Amino acid sequence: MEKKETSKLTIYDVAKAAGVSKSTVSRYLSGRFHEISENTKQKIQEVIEQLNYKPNHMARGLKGNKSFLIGAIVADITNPYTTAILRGAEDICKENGYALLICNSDNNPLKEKEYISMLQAHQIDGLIIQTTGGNNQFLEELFNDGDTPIVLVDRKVPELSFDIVGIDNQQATYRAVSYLQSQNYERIAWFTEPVTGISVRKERFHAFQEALKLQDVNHPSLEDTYVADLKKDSELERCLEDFLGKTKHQSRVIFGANSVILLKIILALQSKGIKVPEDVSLIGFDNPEWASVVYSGITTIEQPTSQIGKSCADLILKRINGTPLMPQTLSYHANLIQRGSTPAVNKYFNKEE
Amino acid sequence: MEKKETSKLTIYDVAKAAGVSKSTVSRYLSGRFHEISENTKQKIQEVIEQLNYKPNHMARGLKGNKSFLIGAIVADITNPYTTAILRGAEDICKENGYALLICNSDNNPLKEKEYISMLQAHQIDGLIIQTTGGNNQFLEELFNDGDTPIVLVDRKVPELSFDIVGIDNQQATYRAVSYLQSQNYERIAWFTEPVTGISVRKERFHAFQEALKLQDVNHPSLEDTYVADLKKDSELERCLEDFLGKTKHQSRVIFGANSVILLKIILALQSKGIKVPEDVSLIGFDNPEWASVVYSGITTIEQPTSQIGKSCADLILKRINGTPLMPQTLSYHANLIQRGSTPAVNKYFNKEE
DNA sequence: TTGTAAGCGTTATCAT
DNA sequence: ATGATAACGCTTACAA
Repeated sequence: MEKKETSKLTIYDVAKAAGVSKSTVSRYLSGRFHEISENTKQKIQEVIEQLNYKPNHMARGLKGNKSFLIGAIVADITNPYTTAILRGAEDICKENGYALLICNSDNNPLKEKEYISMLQAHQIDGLIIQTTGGNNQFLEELFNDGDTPIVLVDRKVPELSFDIVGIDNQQATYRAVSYLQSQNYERIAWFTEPVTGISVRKERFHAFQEALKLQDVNHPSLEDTYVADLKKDSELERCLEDFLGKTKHQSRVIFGANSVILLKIILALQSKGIKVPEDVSLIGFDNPEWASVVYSGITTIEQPTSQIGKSCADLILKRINGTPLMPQTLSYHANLIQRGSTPAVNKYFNKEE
Repeated sequence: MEKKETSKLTIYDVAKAAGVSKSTVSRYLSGRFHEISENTKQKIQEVIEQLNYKPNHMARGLKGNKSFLIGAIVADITNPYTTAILRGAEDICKENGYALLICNSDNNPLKEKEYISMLQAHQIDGLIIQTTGGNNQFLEELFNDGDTPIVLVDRKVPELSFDIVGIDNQQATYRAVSYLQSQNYERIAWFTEPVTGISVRKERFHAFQEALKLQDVNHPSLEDTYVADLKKDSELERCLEDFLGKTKHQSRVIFGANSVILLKIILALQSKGIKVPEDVSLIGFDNPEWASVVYSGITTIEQPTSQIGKSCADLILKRINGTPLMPQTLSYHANLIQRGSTPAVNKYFNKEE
């Protein structure tokens, strides 16, 4: 009996309190002030303020077919690279009154699919997705049937005509390889997680191989590419042993295809007591916060993550607002940050045990 | 003319195609299978499958007063500690059909307030918040008027009776200090960001001071506490200089009150060429992924982040489902991970320049 | 077991 | 300048 009735405040309550009709309040809410008198405007404003009334997004959305929700499906929200992007996107969304529904696919196409469905049910107005590549069909459906703009971050899917925002992986990889060669390394090893259709990994992997081929006969062996599934226990260790074993007397550098594998490499090297850069040099993609602080700094390829996120949100919002725009790919240039992990080696270097 | 009409699929389309009424389809959707015949159930299932129909959450929510949305306001989505928690929460939410609306307050009460309003408008069914502490009034309103369950993560607000999930900061700090003393350090310096009402910082700060007082007369000076605003350029540097300057001949350790300041400390030490642990030892809260890899490893206090996130979500969901539950505080115990940055020092240590 | 109809909180169309 | 009223897609009494 005494329980305070917590019945939700509606536009009707405001109307009643202000002595006008729902329609008038609605006009106020939609900012169509020229359709109402200054007096009633004031009155409504007061009442809203006093009652602390907040329009119901669901009702609004139902009517107007708009949720003010933008979905974001990422592979791993725990990855600093990812969160930096989300941060950028979030800022822009907030400025424009949109909220971000963030989902974690875990690189699992099944989970990704479930999230696509869920977001669809939530009537998202747009989707930013770092896709596993395993749900192209569903994405197309969402895009066509649902009329929902989609932008792919980071990972491209050539078959789809969605907007794409990321970096130019080829350029970045070439740049890094050429830098390493200018430092006179004899052997460059590429360490990557399984490529399995993930475009970034593919692009970087191929770019690496191409970059080597472009060089003269002295170029490092193409066998210096290692695919390690980090979920399998000692796979990475075996790769490291193989590479380090067969290059004992050469100047050598390990190239980590992203910051996740880079960290694992470092852990493995440390547990083996292998020194960087004395025993082996190191370079990696992404520029995690710790890169400057491990060893004498690790040379990395930095992406403009925040800008990538902002651009994603910008694109989505433009499309939502109906700005006419050709489908487009936005590739930012990455930036090589030289640090202590890749010192120049003497051209006639010959390592003694 | 040729343009495919992308009119949204509704429950009515399904009903028509299945030759039944909306209500029957609705029954199917709500899983009330005992109220419909096996035949129609099959039929509806087929149609839904074939049409790829997804019920509209906004319409459902409008009627049922439920959004299946849970808000999460965090201070910094870029902080690994935070994302680990979100990850845990997200898993649980997903399992239960809820989506997470993640917002970044940037430790700014104003932004926080805006997000609270926004989430309120979105009719969230629950809120997980790492609060700045500056919007208690609005949180109470949301809780009372909106009938929305709230759980505070990480940061407590004693005035509010919301559920709280975090770690026992006092216990963790005591444990760490006593460990440092057992390693025979003469001076322990506390480095924190401005405390400004953020409970975690307050708790740890006080616990540190208390822990020292508990010790005998030999305890380190209470002046070894430094508050550095990381936004101000050289403030941290000055603190470091002060501490290192006045303890030149003593065994000493720096205690970073969280992983953000810990990283900044490391950067500053490196730029000054100060060695860890040779010149100064180091310990810090949180256990970022890089802690094991910097220097010979950094001693840290690890929190069960994923579990914290899961517990938040669990609590919120229970409250949403009306499970009767006393307001409660869940404090997990943190775990001290000893690494190379805090070696034991000889009791009669006397440092020579 | 199934259908009819009212209603959730808005916006938009049409009167006035 | 303002007010009725229908509609958005769904759920839920209530009827049949």
